[in-house]
Amino acid sequence: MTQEQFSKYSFLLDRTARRVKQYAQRKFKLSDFDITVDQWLVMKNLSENELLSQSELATLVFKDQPTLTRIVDILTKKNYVERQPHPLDRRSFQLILTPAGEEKVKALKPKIASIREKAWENLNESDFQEFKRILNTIYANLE
Amino acid sequence: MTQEQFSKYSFLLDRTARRVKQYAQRKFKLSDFDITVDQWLVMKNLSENELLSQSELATLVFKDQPTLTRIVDILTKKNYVERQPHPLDRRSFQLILTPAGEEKVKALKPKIASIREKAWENLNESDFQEFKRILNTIYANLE
DNA sequence: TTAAATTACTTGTCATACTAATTATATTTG
DNA sequence: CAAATATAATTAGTATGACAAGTAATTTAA
Repeated sequence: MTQEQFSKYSFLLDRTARRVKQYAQRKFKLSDFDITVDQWLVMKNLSENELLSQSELATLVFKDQPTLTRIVDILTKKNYVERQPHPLDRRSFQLILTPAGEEKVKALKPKIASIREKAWENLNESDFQEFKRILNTIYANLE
Repeated sequence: MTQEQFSKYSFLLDRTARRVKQYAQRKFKLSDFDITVDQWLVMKNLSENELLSQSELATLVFKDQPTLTRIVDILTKKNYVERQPHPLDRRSFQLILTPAGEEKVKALKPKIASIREKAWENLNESDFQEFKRILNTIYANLE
Protein backbone atom coordinates (compact mmCIF):
# COMPACT_ATOMS: atom_id res chain seq x y z
CA MET A 1 0.00 0.00 0.00
CA THR A 2 1.29 3.44 -0.85
CA GLN A 3 1.75 6.02 1.86
CA GLU A 4 -0.89 8.17 0.23
CA GLN A 5 -3.49 5.54 1.12
CA PHE A 6 -3.00 5.93 4.85
CA SER A 7 -4.36 9.46 4.70
CA LYS A 8 -7.35 8.23 2.74
CA TYR A 9 -8.19 5.68 5.40
CA SER A 10 -7.87 8.28 8.11
CA PHE A 11 -10.25 10.47 6.18
CA LEU A 12 -12.72 7.62 5.74
CA LEU A 13 -12.64 6.86 9.43
CA ASP A 14 -13.23 10.48 10.40
CA ARG A 15 -16.04 10.86 7.90
CA THR A 16 -17.84 7.74 9.04
CA ALA A 17 -17.54 8.55 12.73
CA ARG A 18 -19.00 11.98 12.11
CA ARG A 19 -21.87 10.53 10.11
CA VAL A 20 -22.72 8.03 12.84
CA LYS A 21 -22.75 10.72 15.48
CA GLN A 22 -24.74 13.11 13.35
CA TYR A 23 -27.32 10.49 12.54
CA ALA A 24 -27.88 9.70 16.20
CA GLN A 25 -27.94 13.37 17.14
CA ARG A 26 -30.67 14.09 14.58
CA LYS A 27 -32.80 11.29 15.92
CA PHE A 28 -32.25 12.55 19.44
CA LYS A 29 -33.47 15.94 18.32
CA LEU A 30 -36.45 14.65 16.38
CA SER A 31 -37.61 12.70 19.40
CA ASP A 32 -37.01 15.64 21.75
CA PHE A 33 -34.64 13.74 23.97
CA ASP A 34 -33.38 17.03 25.37
CA ILE A 35 -29.79 15.82 25.55
CA THR A 36 -26.91 15.32 23.11
CA VAL A 37 -25.24 12.08 22.19
CA ASP A 38 -22.26 12.86 24.41
CA GLN A 39 -24.43 13.90 27.32
CA TRP A 40 -26.19 10.56 26.94
CA LEU A 41 -22.91 8.69 27.10
CA VAL A 42 -22.07 10.41 30.36
CA MET A 43 -25.47 9.75 31.89
CA LYS A 44 -25.47 6.11 30.86
CA ASN A 45 -22.07 5.51 32.43
CA LEU A 46 -23.21 7.26 35.57
CA SER A 47 -26.29 5.10 35.78
CA GLU A 48 -24.14 1.98 35.65
CA ASN A 49 -21.58 3.30 38.02
CA GLU A 50 -22.51 5.87 40.62
CA LEU A 51 -20.31 7.92 42.91
CA LEU A 52 -17.62 8.32 40.29
CA SER A 53 -15.37 11.34 40.46
CA GLN A 54 -15.15 13.52 37.38
CA SER A 55 -11.74 12.26 36.43
CA GLU A 56 -12.80 8.64 36.81
CA LEU A 57 -15.80 9.30 34.63
CA ALA A 58 -13.67 11.15 32.10
CA THR A 59 -11.43 8.11 31.84
CA LEU A 60 -14.41 5.81 31.39
CA VAL A 61 -15.91 7.77 28.52
CA PHE A 62 -12.56 8.71 26.99
CA LYS A 63 -13.08 12.41 27.22
CA ASP A 64 -10.65 14.93 28.65
CA GLN A 65 -11.35 16.71 31.90
CA PRO A 66 -12.36 20.11 30.53
CA THR A 67 -14.86 18.47 28.19
CA LEU A 68 -16.27 16.41 31.01
CA THR A 69 -16.53 19.42 33.32
CA ARG A 70 -18.67 21.18 30.73
CA ILE A 71 -20.90 18.24 30.07
CA VAL A 72 -21.46 17.83 33.79
CA ASP A 73 -22.21 21.55 34.05
CA ILE A 74 -24.89 21.21 31.40
CA LEU A 75 -26.38 18.07 32.90
CA THR A 76 -26.44 19.74 36.30
CA LYS A 77 -28.33 22.71 34.87
CA LYS A 78 -30.79 20.28 33.31
CA ASN A 79 -31.16 18.69 36.73
CA TYR A 80 -30.09 15.22 35.61
CA VAL A 81 -26.82 15.05 37.53
CA GLU A 82 -25.56 16.31 40.89
CA ARG A 83 -22.08 17.00 42.21
CA GLN A 84 -21.63 15.87 45.80
CA PRO A 85 -18.55 16.76 47.80
CA HIS A 86 -16.23 13.80 48.20
CA PRO A 87 -16.17 12.83 51.89
CA LEU A 88 -12.40 12.42 52.04
CA ASP A 89 -10.98 14.62 49.30
CA ARG A 90 -12.07 18.19 49.11
CA ARG A 91 -10.68 18.63 45.61
CA SER A 92 -13.04 16.05 44.25
CA PHE A 93 -16.73 15.47 43.62
CA GLN A 94 -18.82 12.36 43.55
CA LEU A 95 -21.32 12.41 40.73
CA ILE A 96 -24.80 10.96 40.97
CA LEU A 97 -27.86 10.94 38.78
CA THR A 98 -30.82 12.81 40.19
CA PRO A 99 -34.15 10.98 40.22
CA ALA A 100 -35.00 12.86 37.03
CA GLY A 101 -31.73 11.64 35.55
CA GLU A 102 -32.48 8.04 36.52
CA GLU A 103 -35.86 8.27 34.87
CA LYS A 104 -34.38 9.78 31.76
CA VAL A 105 -31.90 6.96 31.39
CA LYS A 106 -34.57 4.36 31.91
CA ALA A 107 -36.84 5.99 29.35
CA LEU A 108 -34.22 6.58 26.66
CA LYS A 109 -32.14 3.42 26.88
CA PRO A 110 -34.19 1.19 24.59
CA LYS A 111 -34.91 4.00 22.14
CA ILE A 112 -31.25 4.83 21.79
CA ALA A 113 -30.22 1.23 21.34
CA SER A 114 -32.59 1.00 18.43
CA ILE A 115 -31.31 4.26 16.88
CA ARG A 116 -27.78 2.96 17.13
CA GLU A 117 -28.71 -0.26 15.41
CA LYS A 118 -29.35 1.43 12.07
CA ALA A 119 -25.65 2.08 11.38
CA TRP A 120 -24.88 -1.61 11.53
CA GLU A 121 -27.34 -2.98 9.03
CA ASN A 122 -25.95 -5.25 6.33
CA LEU A 123 -23.09 -6.35 8.54
CA ASN A 124 -22.75 -9.72 10.18
CA GLU A 125 -21.23 -11.02 13.35
CA SER A 126 -17.81 -11.65 11.86
CA ASP A 127 -17.77 -8.12 10.42
CA PHE A 128 -18.33 -6.80 13.91
CA GLN A 129 -15.47 -8.83 15.29
CA GLU A 130 -13.15 -7.72 12.51
CA PHE A 131 -14.18 -4.12 12.91
CA LYS A 132 -13.61 -4.18 16.63
CA ARG A 133 -10.24 -5.83 16.24
CA ILE A 134 -9.10 -3.27 13.68
CA LEU A 135 -10.35 -0.27 15.66
CA ASN A 136 -8.62 -1.53 18.75
CA THR A 137 -5.41 -2.15 16.85
CA ILE A 138 -5.44 1.42 15.57
CA TYR A 139 -6.19 2.74 19.01
CA ALA A 140 -3.33 0.77 20.52
CA ASN A 141 -0.92 1.88 17.80
CA LEU A 142 -1.34 5.46 18.97
CA GLU A 143 -1.09 5.06 22.74
CA MET B 1 -25.76 -9.55 18.92
CA THR B 2 -27.71 -7.67 21.54
CA GLN B 3 -28.92 -4.15 20.91
CA GLU B 4 -26.71 -2.91 23.70
CA GLN B 5 -23.68 -3.83 21.59
CA PHE B 6 -24.53 -1.40 18.82
CA SER B 7 -23.95 1.51 21.15
CA LYS B 8 -20.62 0.03 22.19
CA TYR B 9 -19.46 -0.18 18.59
CA SER B 10 -20.54 3.40 17.96
CA PHE B 11 -18.54 4.45 20.97
CA LEU B 12 -15.50 2.53 19.81
CA LEU B 13 -15.69 4.13 16.40
CA ASP B 14 -15.95 7.62 17.82
CA ARG B 15 -13.12 7.02 20.26
CA THR B 16 -10.78 5.70 17.61
CA ALA B 17 -11.51 8.45 15.12
CA ARG B 18 -10.78 11.05 17.77
CA ARG B 19 -7.55 9.35 18.72
CA VAL B 20 -6.35 9.24 15.13
CA LYS B 21 -7.08 12.92 14.65
CA GLN B 22 -5.54 13.88 17.94
CA TYR B 23 -2.39 11.94 17.20
CA ALA B 24 -1.93 13.64 13.86
CA GLN B 25 -2.72 17.05 15.32
CA ARG B 26 -0.06 16.65 18.00
CA LYS B 27 2.54 15.74 15.42
CA PHE B 28 1.49 18.72 13.33
CA LYS B 29 2.04 20.93 16.32
CA LEU B 30 5.35 19.39 17.35
CA SER B 31 6.69 19.94 13.86
CA ASP B 32 5.31 23.50 13.70
CA PHE B 33 3.25 22.85 10.61
CA ASP B 34 1.22 25.97 11.36
CA ILE B 35 -2.04 24.38 10.20
CA THR B 36 -4.55 21.92 11.61
CA VAL B 37 -5.44 18.52 10.29
CA ASP B 38 -8.66 19.83 8.77
CA GLN B 39 -6.95 22.82 7.21
CA TRP B 40 -4.49 20.39 5.67
CA LEU B 41 -7.29 18.35 4.17
CA VAL B 42 -8.69 21.45 2.51
CA MET B 43 -5.31 22.58 1.18
CA LYS B 44 -4.46 19.15 -0.16
CA ASN B 45 -7.72 18.91 -2.05
CA LEU B 46 -7.19 22.37 -3.45
CA SER B 47 -3.73 21.48 -4.63
CA GLU B 48 -5.11 18.52 -6.55
CA ASN B 49 -8.03 20.41 -7.90
CA GLU B 50 -7.84 24.15 -8.36
CA LEU B 51 -10.56 26.63 -9.16
CA LEU B 52 -13.13 24.80 -7.09
CA SER B 53 -15.99 26.76 -5.63
CA GLN B 54 -16.51 26.57 -1.88
CA SER B 55 -19.48 24.31 -2.17
CA GLU B 56 -17.67 21.95 -4.50
CA LEU B 57 -14.78 21.81 -2.09
CA ALA B 58 -17.11 21.29 0.84
CA THR B 59 -18.61 18.30 -0.94
CA LEU B 60 -15.17 16.88 -1.68
CA VAL B 61 -13.97 17.01 1.91
CA PHE B 62 -17.36 16.12 3.42
CA LYS B 63 -17.70 19.25 5.48
CA ASP B 64 -20.69 21.55 5.58
CA GLN B 65 -20.58 24.99 4.09
CA PRO B 66 -20.28 27.02 7.28
CA THR B 67 -17.35 24.88 8.39
CA LEU B 68 -15.67 25.25 5.03
CA THR B 69 -16.23 29.01 4.99
CA ARG B 70 -14.43 29.28 8.29
CA ILE B 71 -11.53 27.08 7.30
CA VAL B 72 -11.10 29.10 4.12
CA ASP B 73 -11.20 32.30 6.20
CA ILE B 74 -8.36 31.01 8.34
CA LEU B 75 -6.31 29.79 5.39
CA THR B 76 -6.82 33.14 3.69
CA LYS B 77 -5.56 34.96 6.76
CA LYS B 78 -2.53 32.69 6.75
CA ASN B 79 -2.04 33.58 3.10
CA TYR B 80 -2.25 30.01 1.85
CA VAL B 81 -5.51 30.33 -0.07
CA GLU B 82 -7.21 33.04 -2.10
CA ARG B 83 -10.83 33.62 -3.04
CA GLN B 84 -11.24 34.81 -6.62
CA PRO B 85 -14.55 36.04 -7.95
CA HIS B 86 -16.18 33.52 -10.24
CA PRO B 87 -16.23 34.96 -13.76
CA LEU B 88 -19.83 33.97 -14.49
CA ASP B 89 -21.53 33.70 -11.11
CA ARG B 90 -21.24 36.58 -8.73
CA ARG B 91 -22.48 34.51 -5.80
CA SER B 92 -19.55 32.19 -6.05
CA PHE B 93 -15.78 32.14 -5.57
CA GLN B 94 -13.04 30.15 -7.18
CA LEU B 95 -10.46 29.03 -4.68
CA ILE B 96 -6.78 28.79 -5.42
CA LEU B 97 -3.67 28.12 -3.42
CA THR B 98 -1.29 31.05 -3.18
CA PRO B 99 2.36 30.36 -4.02
CA ALA B 100 2.97 30.09 -0.27
CA GLY B 101 0.15 27.56 -0.09
CA GLU B 102 1.60 25.53 -2.95
CA GLU B 103 4.95 25.42 -1.22
CA LYS B 104 3.37 24.42 2.04
CA VAL B 105 1.60 21.50 0.43
CA LYS B 106 4.73 20.36 -1.31
CA ALA B 107 6.75 20.57 1.90
CA LEU B 108 4.23 18.85 4.17
CA LYS B 109 2.88 16.12 1.94
CA PRO B 110 5.51 13.45 2.59
CA LYS B 111 5.75 14.29 6.28
CA ILE B 112 2.03 13.96 6.77
CA ALA B 113 1.85 10.70 4.86
CA SER B 114 4.38 9.28 7.25
CA ILE B 115 2.54 10.58 10.33
CA ARG B 116 -0.65 8.99 9.06
CA GLU B 117 1.08 5.68 8.56
CA LYS B 118 1.56 5.11 12.28
CA ALA B 119 -2.11 4.40 12.96
CA TRP B 120 -2.09 1.49 10.54
CA GLU B 121 0.78 -0.53 11.90
CA ASN B 122 0.12 -4.19 12.57
CA LEU B 123 -2.60 -4.33 9.95
CA ASN B 124 -2.30 -6.01 6.60
CA GLU B 125 -3.73 -5.44 3.18
CA SER B 126 -6.82 -7.55 3.75
CA ASP B 127 -7.52 -5.72 7.01
CA PHE B 128 -7.52 -2.48 5.06
CA GLN B 129 -9.96 -3.84 2.52
CA GLU B 130 -12.26 -5.15 5.23
CA PHE B 131 -12.07 -1.93 7.16
CA LYS B 132 -12.88 0.14 4.11
CA ARG B 133 -15.78 -2.08 3.19
CA ILE B 134 -17.26 -1.89 6.68
CA LEU B 135 -16.83 1.86 7.00
CA ASN B 136 -18.47 2.38 3.64
CA THR B 137 -21.33 0.08 4.56
CA ILE B 138 -21.96 2.06 7.72
CA TYR B 139 -21.78 5.31 5.84
CA ALA B 140 -24.23 4.10 3.24
CA ASN B 141 -26.62 2.80 5.91
CA LEU B 142 -27.08 6.34 7.17
CA GLU B 143 -27.55 8.24 3.90
C1' DT C 1 -40.98 39.29 -17.41
C1' DT C 2 -41.50 39.31 -12.87
C1' DA C 3 -42.56 36.46 -8.65
C1' DA C 4 -41.10 32.30 -6.50
C1' DA C 5 -37.75 29.00 -5.71
C1' DT C 6 -33.02 27.75 -5.52
C1' DT C 7 -28.11 28.35 -4.85
C1' DA C 8 -23.63 30.22 -2.82
C1' DC C 9 -21.92 31.96 0.83
C1' DT C 10 -21.90 34.09 5.53
C1' DT C 11 -23.14 34.78 10.36
C1' DG C 12 -24.62 33.32 14.84
C1' DT C 13 -25.26 29.94 18.47
C1' DC C 14 -24.35 25.94 20.99
C1' DA C 15 -21.68 21.73 21.91
C1' DT C 16 -17.50 19.12 21.71
C1' DA C 17 -12.23 18.60 21.56
C1' DC C 18 -7.74 19.75 22.68
C1' DT C 19 -4.15 22.62 24.93
C1' DA C 20 -2.35 25.44 28.43
C1' DA C 21 -2.72 27.73 32.60
C1' DT C 22 -4.82 28.37 37.24
C1' DT C 23 -6.65 27.23 41.89
C1' DA C 24 -7.23 24.44 45.68
C1' DT C 25 -6.07 20.49 47.99
C1' DA C 26 -3.31 16.11 48.84
C1' DT C 27 0.74 13.51 48.85
C1' DT C 28 5.57 12.79 48.87
C1' DT C 29 10.13 13.56 50.37
C1' DG C 30 14.11 15.75 52.29
C1' DC D 1 7.36 19.29 59.59
C1' DA D 2 8.12 22.27 55.39
C1' DA D 3 8.94 22.34 50.59
C1' DA D 4 8.30 20.24 46.36
C1' DT D 5 5.34 17.59 43.62
C1' DA D 6 1.11 15.68 42.13
C1' DT D 7 -3.86 15.59 41.51
C1' DA D 8 -8.95 17.26 40.78
C1' DA D 9 -11.37 20.43 38.82
C1' DT D 10 -11.96 24.78 36.39
C1' DT D 11 -11.14 28.55 33.10
C1' DA D 12 -9.65 30.47 28.80
C1' DG D 13 -8.55 30.23 23.96
C1' DT D 14 -8.88 28.25 19.40
C1' DA D 15 -10.88 25.02 16.07
C1' DT D 16 -14.39 22.02 14.31
C1' DG D 17 -19.22 20.50 13.68
C1' DA D 18 -24.18 20.88 13.36
C1' DC D 19 -27.97 23.66 12.57
C1' DA D 20 -30.76 27.77 11.60
C1' DA D 21 -31.31 32.02 9.59
C1' DG D 22 -29.89 35.69 6.59
C1' DT D 23 -28.14 38.08 2.17
C1' DA D 24 -27.28 38.38 -2.52
C1' DA D 25 -27.45 36.47 -6.93
C1' DT D 26 -29.32 33.26 -10.23
C1' DT D 27 -32.71 30.17 -12.21
C1' DT D 28 -37.47 28.68 -12.90
C1' DA D 29 -41.80 29.03 -14.20
C1' DA D 30 -46.32 31.23 -14.20
